[in-house]
Amino acid sequence: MFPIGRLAKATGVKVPTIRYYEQIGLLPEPERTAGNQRLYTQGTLERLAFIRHARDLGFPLEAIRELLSLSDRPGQSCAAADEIARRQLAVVEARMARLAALRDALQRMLDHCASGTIADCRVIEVLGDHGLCAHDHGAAEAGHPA
Amino acid sequence: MFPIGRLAKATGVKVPTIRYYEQIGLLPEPERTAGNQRLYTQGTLERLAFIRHARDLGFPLEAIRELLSLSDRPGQSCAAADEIARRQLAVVEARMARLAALRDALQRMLDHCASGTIADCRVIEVLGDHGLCAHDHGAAEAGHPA
DNA sequence: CTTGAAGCTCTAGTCGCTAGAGGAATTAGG
DNA sequence: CCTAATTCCTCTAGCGACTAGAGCTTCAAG
Repeated sequence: MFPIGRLAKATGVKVPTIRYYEQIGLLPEPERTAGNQRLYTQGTLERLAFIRHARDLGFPLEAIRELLSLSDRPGQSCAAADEIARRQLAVVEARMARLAALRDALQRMLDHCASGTIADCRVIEVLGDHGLCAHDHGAAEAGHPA
Repeated sequence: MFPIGRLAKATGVKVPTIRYYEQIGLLPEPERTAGNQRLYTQGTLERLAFIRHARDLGFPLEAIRELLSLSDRPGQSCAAADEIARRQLAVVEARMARLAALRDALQRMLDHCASGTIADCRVIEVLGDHGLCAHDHGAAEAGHPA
């Protein structure tokens, strides 16, 4: 039985994130000390490590919720878990393809940059002119910092 | 002079998004009709097309804001714009490397899936066991739907 | 002149956290 | 046993980049 800080250190998940996971029901409400502080067990540590690994692999929390509920019923078929992982793989591959296109477009912009004034700047030019870009009208692969 | 719907159709940017861009100062406040409806010019259309292209290339709005302010001063050096694009390229490449690692980990999980019961499921197993994963402790490349 | 599409403002929700305020509890050292 | 430092608590608000919906007004076509 250890407090939240030790759990955080052991799993590499930050303290507020652990509380957030509890709030959204990914982690069970733990026991408390007389002074209302959370006390965790080894079981919860393992559950959180599972979540952490899955997050590292890019699974959204909803998929992790599903995987956890599967792993709580160990006698059943593996097919559902397999399917979730397969879907995640597809997501990752799609995102990679999209990024490869972006990288190439950026590289082309930079390759041809005259390093002169803004008026001749390929970067600005490509972004401003409809005809010069690769013109992929899928969803933007943007946002979301490291 | 045309209304917001036509601007949306012409650029492929949704109507609420256009209003949002105005709200955060990426687009200027347009003229209005007597009945308070927005009226846009060709200039704004081009500005919005620029934003759209840059978003498609994954530039965050703050970088776009900077690029726009650069392109408003066409006599200056291209170096700053070049630098922004270079940074974006680095971001994209880092993200790709991260995704490649995820893809490989997912692929390995699936390759070895016994297709049996949950108890033997490689997917669950890998996520639960610290020792089995590739153990890259960078930030998660997660979230963010298409 | 009526109807239906398109416009308006405003608020709240999405995802997965992160940051901060303002306080209470625990723990290590003296 | 007491103090000081650290950790913990709850709560609210914010990030980026939108998206959705309520409830209303204005415009264009027939």
